[in-house]
Amino acid sequence: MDTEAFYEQVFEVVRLIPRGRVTSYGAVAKALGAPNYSRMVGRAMQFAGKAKPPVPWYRLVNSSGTLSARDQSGSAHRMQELLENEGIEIKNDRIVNFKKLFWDPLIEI
DNA sequence: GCAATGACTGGAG
DNA sequence: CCTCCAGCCATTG
Repeated sequence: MDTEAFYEQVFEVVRLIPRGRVTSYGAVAKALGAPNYSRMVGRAMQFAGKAKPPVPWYRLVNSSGTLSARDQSGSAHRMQELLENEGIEIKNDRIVNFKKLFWDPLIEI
């Protein structure tokens, strides 16, 4: 498969994330059968902003539940607001209770 | 084609 | 919990 198709697969999985839940780059990559493609998942997110239909990119965090993502402004503050709007608490750029809010795509796919 | 880069990860100190 | 490091791979100069 080419990289473009991989990005589409990433968007597909991200769109499956339930409201108020989050997942990690590695988890998505692994769900697509490419455990070493975590960085490519992040690269795909650069296209998420202009993808149609839009993908909830802000529900993707790193393996520690940290808001490693950034919006066009270069900060993760907007991401935090979006997450809090869904009932997720953020403390020091980390998702509170991340272990329980974590959604494993492998369970759904 | 090689070297650097990055929305990552897991292990070691 | 934090930092550093090696492994990872598409993209860019």
